[in-house]
Amino acid sequence: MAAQRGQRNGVGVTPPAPTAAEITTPIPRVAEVPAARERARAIPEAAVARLAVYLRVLSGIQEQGVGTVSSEELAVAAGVNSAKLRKDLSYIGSYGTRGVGYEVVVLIEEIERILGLTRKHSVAVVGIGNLGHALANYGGFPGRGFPVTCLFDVDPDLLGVPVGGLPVEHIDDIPRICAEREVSIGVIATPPPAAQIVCDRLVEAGVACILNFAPVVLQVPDHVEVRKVDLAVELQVLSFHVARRADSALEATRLAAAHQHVNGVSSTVSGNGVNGMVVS
Amino acid sequence: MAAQRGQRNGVGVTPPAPTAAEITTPIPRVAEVPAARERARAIPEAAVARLAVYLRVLSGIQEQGVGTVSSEELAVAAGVNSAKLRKDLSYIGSYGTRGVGYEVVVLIEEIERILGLTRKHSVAVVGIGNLGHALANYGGFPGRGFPVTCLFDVDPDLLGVPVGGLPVEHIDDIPRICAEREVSIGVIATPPPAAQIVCDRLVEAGVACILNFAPVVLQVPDHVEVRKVDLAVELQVLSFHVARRADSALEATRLAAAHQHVNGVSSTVSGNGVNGMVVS
DNA sequence: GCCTGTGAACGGCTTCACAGCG
DNA sequence: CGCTGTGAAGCCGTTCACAGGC
Repeated sequence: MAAQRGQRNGVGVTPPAPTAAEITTPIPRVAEVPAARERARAIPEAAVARLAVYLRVLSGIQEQGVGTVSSEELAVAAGVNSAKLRKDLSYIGSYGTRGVGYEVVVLIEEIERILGLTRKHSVAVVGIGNLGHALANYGGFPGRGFPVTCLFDVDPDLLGVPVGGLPVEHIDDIPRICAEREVSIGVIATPPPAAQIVCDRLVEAGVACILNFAPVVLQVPDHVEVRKVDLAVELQVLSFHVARRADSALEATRLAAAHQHVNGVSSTVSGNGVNGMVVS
Repeated sequence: MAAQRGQRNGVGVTPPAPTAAEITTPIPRVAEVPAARERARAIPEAAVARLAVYLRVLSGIQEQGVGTVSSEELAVAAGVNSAKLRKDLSYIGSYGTRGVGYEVVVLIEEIERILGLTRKHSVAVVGIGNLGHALANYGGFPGRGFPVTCLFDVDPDLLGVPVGGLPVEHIDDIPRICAEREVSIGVIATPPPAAQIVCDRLVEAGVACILNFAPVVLQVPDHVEVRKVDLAVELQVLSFHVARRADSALEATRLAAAHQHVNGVSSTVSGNGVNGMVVS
């Protein structure tokens, strides 16, 4: 999840007064901030993430030589329903043709524009361990547009060694090098203890967007955007579902026993015979 | 019930998976399903992910020898506000003491129980490229409880070669081996084209939870839970924020010019100075 | 007095359903 | 007639604020 700071996306120019949840002070509930001053630009974060997915799907479609898609087709390919997809697209404008669909090329262009993919975003990877290596070797990162321009670590054995074509530099040089190369996105792949320190240096260097792979909750100033990828959390959420599944399997058995019959639900061993449907 | 793939923002967005059966079938929109039959067990997915974070923070606190924490303390350390934290904890029961706080040990136990961390979850990693290597070498995965028990790939040069202590097996053996070793979580780290195929085999083997690193929207039956980690999407969302920031910077300039003055809001990028007292 | 636990208010994302246009 | 675009309704998670126990 991410975006720790609740703050809605609004990169509000002014530091949103309320801020500081401070310490549960009762606070007299200040008047009402009219807000909504936002220049219409209010795309929900969830929609932004999906736009990136649509973009990828569209690229695939384009490569197949298809020129037009309907919201339904695109939606299925992207794994969402068409209403949501249309709503998402409506946030960026009206580029479809009623009765026909969307021109693939046009959509791709517009989404890229909104996502800011027309500029290059220089990326710095910090922490060249297993994961860092993997990231550095992606070379150019997903679909280009995100060139990795510097690598950092502290391990003396790594310093100067080229990984994926780039030499590893010392994290003490983060401020200087990142500023020089105008890094706009910092990727943290260090061990937990180093993450906050590295983060601080990146921020110091003017990096305002951070992708954090370290299992740590980073503290950053308001203007910095952090997204995190937390393997442990992902696994634990899945674990939760496994447990849940086991529970409902029991319950299902109980129910089945109670109802006595139930049609042909074969209860093959491995089978999680369930086979849902159910829908609540 | 079918856990619905909520769409959690950040990382783990779970794709809706349109199941074959589905596909545009008009479906008569049956009356109203009373739903809510659920055995009270209705923890929002977002809360589950946060519980995993609390758990990690609690471990850290425990190691420091602290025995009790207040919701405020825990909340700050976890980067959320205390109200949300208390609400989250309330989903799993009432284990706090009014006027005092929570006993660290108790909370850890309860969260682990809810997340199903009391059992071991055998993990299979498919696709032993850069990322797969990194994953395999995590050895035991985050905080143990998630032992990696098999590795798969198709590359002849890799087959049989031990990575992180385990031999790489051919993906054709996924069904057999995964069933044998009772794999409950499959991790897909293959190139995009192979992802769906691999996914199908995992499902065939009875794996009901999948963590997908491939930039592809997987189609799975309803009973399978998929979480995805999509690097490209993460970067593009950050890119969006960079662009946004640039826009509002312009606007800010404009506004500043208009308003002529504006107090001390230093606009220096590096400026930070802050020192994040935690995310509001 | 302090902190937890929680009903209720709130806000934002999703879904619906239909008007509008090719 | 088909499909887009969108106001409105619905739903769900977050935030509030306070009752309740220590």
